[in-house]
Amino acid sequence: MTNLTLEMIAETAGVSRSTVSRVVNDHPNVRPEVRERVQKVINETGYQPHAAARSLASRRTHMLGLVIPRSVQHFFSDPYFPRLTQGIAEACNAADYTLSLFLLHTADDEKKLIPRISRRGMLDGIIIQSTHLRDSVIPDISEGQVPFLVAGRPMNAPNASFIDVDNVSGAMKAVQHLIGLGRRRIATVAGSPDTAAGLDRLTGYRRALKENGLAIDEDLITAGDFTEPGGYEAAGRLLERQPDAIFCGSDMMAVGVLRRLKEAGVRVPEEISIVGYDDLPPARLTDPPLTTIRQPIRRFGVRAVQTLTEMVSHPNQGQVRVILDATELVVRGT
Amino acid sequence: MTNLTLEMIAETAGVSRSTVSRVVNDHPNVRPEVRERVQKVINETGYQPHAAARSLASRRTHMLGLVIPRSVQHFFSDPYFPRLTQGIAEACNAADYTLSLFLLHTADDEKKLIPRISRRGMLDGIIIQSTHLRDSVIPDISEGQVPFLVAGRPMNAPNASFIDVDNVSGAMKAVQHLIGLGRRRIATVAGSPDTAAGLDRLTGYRRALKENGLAIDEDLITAGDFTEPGGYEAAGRLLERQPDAIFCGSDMMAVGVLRRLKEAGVRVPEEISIVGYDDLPPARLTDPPLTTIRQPIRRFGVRAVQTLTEMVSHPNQGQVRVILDATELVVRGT
DNA sequence: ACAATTTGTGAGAGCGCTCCCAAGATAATG
DNA sequence: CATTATCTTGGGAGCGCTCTCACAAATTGT
Repeated sequence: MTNLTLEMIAETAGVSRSTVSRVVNDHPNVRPEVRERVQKVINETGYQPHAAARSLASRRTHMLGLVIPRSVQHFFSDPYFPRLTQGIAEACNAADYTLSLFLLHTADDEKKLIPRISRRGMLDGIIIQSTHLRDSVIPDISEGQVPFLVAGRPMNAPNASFIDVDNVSGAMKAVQHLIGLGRRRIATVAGSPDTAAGLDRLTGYRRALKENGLAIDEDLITAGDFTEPGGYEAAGRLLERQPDAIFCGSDMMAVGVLRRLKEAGVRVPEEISIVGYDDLPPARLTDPPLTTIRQPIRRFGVRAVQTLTEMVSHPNQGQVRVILDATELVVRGT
Repeated sequence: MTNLTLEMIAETAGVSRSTVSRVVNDHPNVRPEVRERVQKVINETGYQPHAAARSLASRRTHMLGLVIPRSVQHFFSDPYFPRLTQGIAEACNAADYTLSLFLLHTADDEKKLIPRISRRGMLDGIIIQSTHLRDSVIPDISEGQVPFLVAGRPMNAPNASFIDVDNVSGAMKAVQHLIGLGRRRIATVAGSPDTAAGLDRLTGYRRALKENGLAIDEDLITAGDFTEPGGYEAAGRLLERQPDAIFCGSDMMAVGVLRRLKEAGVRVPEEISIVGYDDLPPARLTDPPLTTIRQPIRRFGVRAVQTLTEMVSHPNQGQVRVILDATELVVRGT
């Protein structure tokens, strides 16, 4: 009962292994009545093709890997990653791929896992979350022969295929909103300067000021590390420079900024306007609720999977770059 | 260059396929000098065994699946699941297993994915997040022949192996703390009554009251659904009954309760004390920071993987039950 | 009507590995 | 030194599937 094979189905259906295989894989060249007869046997027995055998013969595993490098320390404290994971998982389901998750916590993990990740016959393709400049996960994985796509512009692998959202234009929307509010001393708590997202959002901040004829005051630019405590500290530094608005490179940092401002007795948005970035669940729960830039994280995940599966079926296309411009200002209370 | 096989390594090392296999798998019976010679060829060529071929021959994939049923709607809005995922991923890394993630969003997903999940030759074992009473994912998966372990006591599969934390004793700790504070009208916002966690924590609440000689007032018992808005609403219902303390079945609900109390102008903890459950990151960010019950989610994940791999290597052990009693009261500001 | 296609089916040859077994080499024993 | 036990190595037989190819059957064309 337990170990059904193609051959056994073939025998009880009175056809050959090949024909059963055709039925299972929806190959057109099977006589309808034969197909039906075989299908019946399959249903009755509950036959399921053996995944490993199939992979070995077809050289396809129908599995995708999602790699979150260790340098993304704030993995699950920042809701961004779960959200991304969700989008990617959803897209995998839809595309009939199985998703494997690789959370690289420690340096040991990386040493141990990277060879396993790029092992042949395990993954059809890999999505790697982009990371710090000095992180070597992306270069390491690119040594393997499995096609991969970086989520977020990679800092240290300029030739790698990647997909990203347009962080520059998103940041510009945020700053333009603040300018439209009449703010003139607009500060920013930028993300880590060694990440593409941090850098690009800062670029957007600068560009928006410039395009609106405002001077850029380097004293109003400070960096957090995308975390809540990072935002809290940055706000402390910024307070004495008396900005009338702060653009934060992530919602988590904005939450920290709000906490610091509340402690200092600064009223938001009366004295200082705040705009975050990401539109994650915590943004709704702040007091007042956070005005922010929404990223289409889910769609991002879906697009990533589409792009990668495309690369899998048509290799050697050279570098693929996809940039989504789909950010959106969400005006709430700050 | 690209498609190295055991055979090719064997040839260039001047040994047989079998010997190379022994070297790769650390089989003891290989002469040291031969082992070294083979290892050298392996290193130079960057040979990696082909995962699918190995799985087919050995009948082991070294892959575990984590299934989050659709009825866990609040998947990534509740940080609990990411945390659990992280713990499990970590444990998988340590145990040399690859983790596959199955997020079942829709009924379609379930229909499509469950056969794939329980397909032979793909997963060595499965961890399923426990869910609602009426959910059929666990029974469905148990039809397959892949060993599985339910994370959280399963409501509708009494014979399934599972691992759980002791929610009853955890809830008792919370309520005892409130009693120790001198509170007497202790209300509870219970979790969904069709989940084991919700039920068990409510049981703990009742038992703690009883053991301390306090009457149970059914009017002080209300249910949320583990979400922030659920807590917000429940608090509204509770307000008129004038409790002096509220035990919440999850941190997310406690966050909602706090929001509602703040709106009503009720001072916490002066007028009403609050205790949450889970000790997730948001618990620290509330104002005042939330007193809560910490669950060893990470350790829970680790234990789950250990238990499952044990089941994989020793099948037919009958039902396995593991209950961790490792909850801990974390006193903060509420 | 018969040749030229098109379609349906089966057999064979792997995919790259593990695992068992047999045989030769070596070591331990009386 | 013969004899038995142990190590080391290679070869064979699959694991359960896909895929190409050859051939039979059905369809089409002239």
